[in-house]
Amino acid sequence: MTSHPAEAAPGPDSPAGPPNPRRAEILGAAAELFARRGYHGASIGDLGRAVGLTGPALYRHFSGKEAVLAEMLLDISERLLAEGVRRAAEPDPGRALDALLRWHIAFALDNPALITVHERELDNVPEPQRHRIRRLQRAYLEEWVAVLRRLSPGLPDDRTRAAVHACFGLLNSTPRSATGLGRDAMGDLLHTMARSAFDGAARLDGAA
Amino acid sequence: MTSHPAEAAPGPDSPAGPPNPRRAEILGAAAELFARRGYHGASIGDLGRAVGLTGPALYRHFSGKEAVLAEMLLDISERLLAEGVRRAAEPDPGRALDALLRWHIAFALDNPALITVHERELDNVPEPQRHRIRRLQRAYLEEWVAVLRRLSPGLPDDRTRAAVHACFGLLNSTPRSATGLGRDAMGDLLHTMARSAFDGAARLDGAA
DNA sequence: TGCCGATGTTAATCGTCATTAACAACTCTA
DNA sequence: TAGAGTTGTTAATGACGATTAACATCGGCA
Repeated sequence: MTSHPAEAAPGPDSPAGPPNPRRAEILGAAAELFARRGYHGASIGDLGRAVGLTGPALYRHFSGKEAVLAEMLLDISERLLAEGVRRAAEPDPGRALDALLRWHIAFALDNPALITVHERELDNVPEPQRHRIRRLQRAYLEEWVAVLRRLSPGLPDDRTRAAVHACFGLLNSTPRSATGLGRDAMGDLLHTMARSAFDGAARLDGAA
Repeated sequence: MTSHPAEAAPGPDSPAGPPNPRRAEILGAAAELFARRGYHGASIGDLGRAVGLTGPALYRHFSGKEAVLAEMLLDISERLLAEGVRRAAEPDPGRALDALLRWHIAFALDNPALITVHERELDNVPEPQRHRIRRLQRAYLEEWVAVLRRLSPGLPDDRTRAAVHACFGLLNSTPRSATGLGRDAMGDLLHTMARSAFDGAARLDGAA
């Protein structure tokens, strides 16, 4: 230790400062690799190679492999929640639900890798940040639950929550169905199916 | 080599002979671990420990880690397809679809770990068997597509296929929604949502 | 022009992992 | 009861992987 200011900070992980293009490039490549091969299935060397670098170069931009995943999931969760809050604010619950559906579907269609990682890899994020991400994910889900509560007041909360989980499963299936359906056709299909699924769930409640 | 019969066959992988309880036990534990931590996230030592053994003991029952996964996926795919074929044979397409839904939902609720691994880990199976498993998975999906074709003849095939994928996403979300909903309530909810989603997709076709 | 921070590279380091070797205990049976 | 097959165990073995060290390059800039 040669009496430096504070911590040497080999790889700044804070998303402050100007938007470093290298960081974004690495995050994008990492998303693809983590989605395709899983967090443990993609090595630091793989990540570096994917952006034309060697493995260790990555440590100039991130403090480690876990930090890459953490920042990725944090960013996704924040984006989903921020826009989710906006859409859920629509007064009419039916329109709010459609707005949420459009948002989530657009995100999933445009970022299949991100959605996949977001859905699968939370457990590999180290503990300080895992809770933060989990909160954001939960908050996003609660936006949906709140809208559905307004739309179908009779439905008990635990069922509503389960229905939202199931809906996410439906919408997030996009990355795994590489059909020849165009983006818009797929989006419409998912929207209709999800909306119908919710309507069906609400009807079930009344029937029971 | 000490002039043995043929191949030493350290770990017989063929599912012939009497049903070895140890093999089944290992497969069960491996399913849990692969589902929770991913194929690469679970080590041979973990698998052994989960059944009260050391890592290398596993090689008395399987030729390697990949063989465990391969047998697991093969077994799941065969079970899903066999019963799927049976249910899809029902003459009335509406009843056939409900029968398929009941089957898949029961399987997913009873074997959340298996469904998760089946959905995620095919890429880690070595090539001789991967194709076989992929064929079984495809055949299972085609059973659903065939039933839906009978039920909604107007729907174009690519849309039907995409709808089935989406439905699987919905049904397979079960392992990730650990709500307090009882097994039956959850099953009913998933059934209703999935059925409504299909009905909505069929309606969408006519509207366009 | 000569130092500095930023960004990379290659060569350790150190742990983990899958797999194999060598060796023990148990069962069955000839 | 000795030998063979079955199942386990504890030491190698050999890769690979994450991280760090030591060393270059290069663009400002005082």
